[in-house]
Amino acid sequence: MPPAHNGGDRPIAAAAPRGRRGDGRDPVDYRLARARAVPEATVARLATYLRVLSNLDDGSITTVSSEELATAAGVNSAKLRKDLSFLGSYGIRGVGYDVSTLTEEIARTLGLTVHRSVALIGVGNLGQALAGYAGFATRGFRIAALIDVDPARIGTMIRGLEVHSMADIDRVVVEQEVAIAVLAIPAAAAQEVCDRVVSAGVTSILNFAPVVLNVPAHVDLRKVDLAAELQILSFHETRKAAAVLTRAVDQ
Amino acid sequence: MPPAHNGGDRPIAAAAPRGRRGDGRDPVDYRLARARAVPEATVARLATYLRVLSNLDDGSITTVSSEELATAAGVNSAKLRKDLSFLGSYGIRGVGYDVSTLTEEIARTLGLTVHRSVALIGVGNLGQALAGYAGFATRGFRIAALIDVDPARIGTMIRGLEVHSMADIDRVVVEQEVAIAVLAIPAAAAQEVCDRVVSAGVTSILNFAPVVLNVPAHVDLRKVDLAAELQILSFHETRKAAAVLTRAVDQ
DNA sequence: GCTTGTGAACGAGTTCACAGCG
DNA sequence: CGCTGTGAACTCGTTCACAAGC
Repeated sequence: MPPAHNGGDRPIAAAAPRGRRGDGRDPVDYRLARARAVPEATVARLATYLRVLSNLDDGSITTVSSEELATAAGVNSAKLRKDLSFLGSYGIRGVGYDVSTLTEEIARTLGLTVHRSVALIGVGNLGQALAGYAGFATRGFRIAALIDVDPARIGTMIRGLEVHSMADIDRVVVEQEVAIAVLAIPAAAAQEVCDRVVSAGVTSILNFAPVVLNVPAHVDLRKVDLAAELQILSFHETRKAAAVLTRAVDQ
Repeated sequence: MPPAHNGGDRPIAAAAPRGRRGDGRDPVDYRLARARAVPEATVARLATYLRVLSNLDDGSITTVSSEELATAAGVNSAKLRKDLSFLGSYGIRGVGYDVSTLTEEIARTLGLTVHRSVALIGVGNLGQALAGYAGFATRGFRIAALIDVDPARIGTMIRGLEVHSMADIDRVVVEQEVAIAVLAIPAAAAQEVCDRVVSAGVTSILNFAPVVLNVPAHVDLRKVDLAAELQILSFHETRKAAAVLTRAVDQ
């Protein structure tokens, strides 16, 4: 991996298990420390498990087996059990998992028990759609600020939030305690805006611009490349079409 | 993996290398068959390489080394070379890769040399943003049809396209030769719509609804879960905060 | 020389299958 | 007896390091 770049598949080193300390104070949340290092692949699935659990929670079901939860999440049960085992031992043998306990533990692991404010940079088509996306609020995130560079947009209100100038980013990050920024801006502007956002103190970025961003090592970066998703599907379409031709020729 | 479900991490079995055939005809594109099975992880990166190459192509550069291309794509050069080696041997030792040849080979591998029409299902906030996303067109895809279930939207024009009813899906898929559908609809409706789209003949789906979809084995499914992306970043935020606390306590 | 292409070593992630326990 | 939790086997993906070849 090149220096100063975190790709989507960055190596992890999760909440380090602490050794014994001599003093009696306990300023660190031990429930975090107790968890073993959680593999990156597991973290990604925890979000799905949490969503499935919250659907279950509405009903009268108080307990789920790994088999039930795995089926609902679209994975196999061994994988689900291994995933959950990284959080600790919250299942009951012969019974299953308590829905509310498990929900709580996953939410804690994902850091959703604390306040998470998000700054949305870029309020074009995609940005406005993201600003109105209800799924963020229901799953633990508050869009705390909208920012754009277009003078025509600055000062306008979108979904109850005023659009600020990029010059306000430092103040916004501090005042709203923003740790996560979502970039919904053109590719050409993305690296510059990214640098600015990082210097304002943001330490996690979700990038929708189709460009490779370089960030310092302490900043986590994830990307959503919409066209790439279609291209991957296109690859498999080609493969399926070739398989049909191959079969036709073989017989 | 549960039956009849393809997750995002589906096992691959790419364009099967063909054995010798006795007849002289050659109805199958051998350039597809020539490529070895391409790992899923490689396919995902090919889209990035293609994008980076197309930026390079504008200039006067006709050749790139694996080191240059890898840096621009945010991967290391060994990985890039191994990725490209799955397509065949298109590099020149001591020199590098010819930009236009490589662009062509990657595009062919991803199936972008043929016409790819996409149906967009759901023209709410996100759907409209996707309908207007220029990146689809510039990277090989044409949004050929818009569909929604809301009677208020059906018949309206969005970006030059009329919004059709779900009842038109069968006709649209055939007439426009749609193989890929993008679902930008509420979670509650997603499985039903998905089933309908599959029965109309769509064989690849990109799902934006935060729900696990079940599809037949011949259908490829990818998902974009926006809230999950933020939750993954939130996990790492928690880890970083814990690391700071841990260090503070240790010293 | 310099850069590709790749076997081999390594590491991450998944699945198996069963011990451990309620 | 049923279901969790997990070592062990296995598969997939990455990195190393160097032979091959322009």
